Amino acid sequence: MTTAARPGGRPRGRPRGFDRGAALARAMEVFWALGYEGATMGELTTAMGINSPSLYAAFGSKEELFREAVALYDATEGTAVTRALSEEPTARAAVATVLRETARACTEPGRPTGCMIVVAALNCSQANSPARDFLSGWRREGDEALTRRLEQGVRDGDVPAGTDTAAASAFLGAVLHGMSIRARDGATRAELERTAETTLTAWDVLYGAERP
Amino acid sequence: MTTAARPGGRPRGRPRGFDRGAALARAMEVFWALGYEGATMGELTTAMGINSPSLYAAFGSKEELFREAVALYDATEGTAVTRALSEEPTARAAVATVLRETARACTEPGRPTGCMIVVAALNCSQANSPARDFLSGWRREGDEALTRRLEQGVRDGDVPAGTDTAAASAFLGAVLHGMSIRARDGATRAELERTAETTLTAWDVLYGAERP
DNA sequence: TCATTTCTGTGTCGGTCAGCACAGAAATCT
DNA sequence: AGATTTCTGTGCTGACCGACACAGAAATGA
Repeated sequence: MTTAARPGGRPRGRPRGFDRGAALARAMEVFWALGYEGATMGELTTAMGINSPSLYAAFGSKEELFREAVALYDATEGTAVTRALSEEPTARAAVATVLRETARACTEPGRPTGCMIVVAALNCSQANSPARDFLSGWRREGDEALTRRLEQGVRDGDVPAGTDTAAASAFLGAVLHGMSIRARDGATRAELERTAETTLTAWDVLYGAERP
Repeated sequence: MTTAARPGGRPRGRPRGFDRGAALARAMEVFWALGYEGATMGELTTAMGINSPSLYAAFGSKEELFREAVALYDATEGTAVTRALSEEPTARAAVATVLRETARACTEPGRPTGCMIVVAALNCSQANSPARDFLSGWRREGDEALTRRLEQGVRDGDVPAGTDTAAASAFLGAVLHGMSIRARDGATRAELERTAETTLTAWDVLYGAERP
């Protein structure tokens, strides 16, 4: 983001010869498929259709590009999950949508398997630990958002009072994170959907099915 | 393993100046902590207390060393889980031990967090995909061992007839895999133990608590 | 004793990594 | 038009990667 679009006129010098957003989307897919370390600059520039200096001019560095790619992932692939937490009327409905949507998103045909925020930088050298910690932070924020939604359910009365929301969120988080690994290992969508439904059944008996 | 110990005598040439098993144990810890790609030859040789040519003479290559390290991990850190599947009297007891032992092993003080078989080679470049596929195979074998134990439970009558053992195993596997990621993210032993107990409670209501 | 075998330490190999220097190209501003 | 600004393509750089050549050291066998 070196040049800001000025109101009422194009930027000064030679215009960029590629679509920054489209290139970022390609970079996201490469990082998603290969991980932060596994994606080389050569693979990124090839997929993005640009040369290395253009990438550095537009995005700063490999790590900054990765951070933007993760944000784009959250804003596109992660919308259904994010919206479920804010829009579903009950905690149970939110959990159901999150589980089912995760099963779907982790096994979308023609796309990399597993959630990018889980699988893109789990193990890496110390030199790249910032990228790993960055994704770890996103996972923790997801946990906290889920916990907040469960606490809201307690306040709303659709989750039993006295429920250990942190423990419930940790349990659900473990299932959700595990689904990504299993998707990477080749689990089918049907298997992940069964796991989602199993977890939902467990939810009903652990934290009370909602009574319509 | 270039020289075989001959019966009734030492091997011919200059004896190895280091303990092969001890060096392998150090290598296992490095791979466990940093992952296959994240661990460099320099970090490995430093931890093992040997120079690069000695490593290659004794283990063949980085990848062969990794395979031996994973086997050692399974034979040491994984024994409690493996034994639970063969020795516990009921499927429920086996599942309980596997869950609790995983929570413990993933948060052992002074050791890398998470299960090595889950976290050591999830995302890597195509060049190192053999290592990733190798670990994926170990995970699938773990799944199958768990599924067989549940099927045994059905035959023994301590798991309800008609139980979808594959689905139950996939659900448990997702929890177990997810626990490793959460351990890597800094989850405490107490949190993982709570997740294990939550999962066990779910097991009881999903597949029937055993009646003593 | 001395040839043979095997391991160790130094040094280095080709390959690849992320990142950038530099000059030319393409736009706007005066 | 000419100056200025910004982007693009070629090609390179130092660092690091896994792996190994080579000679010397340390053991055994004859």
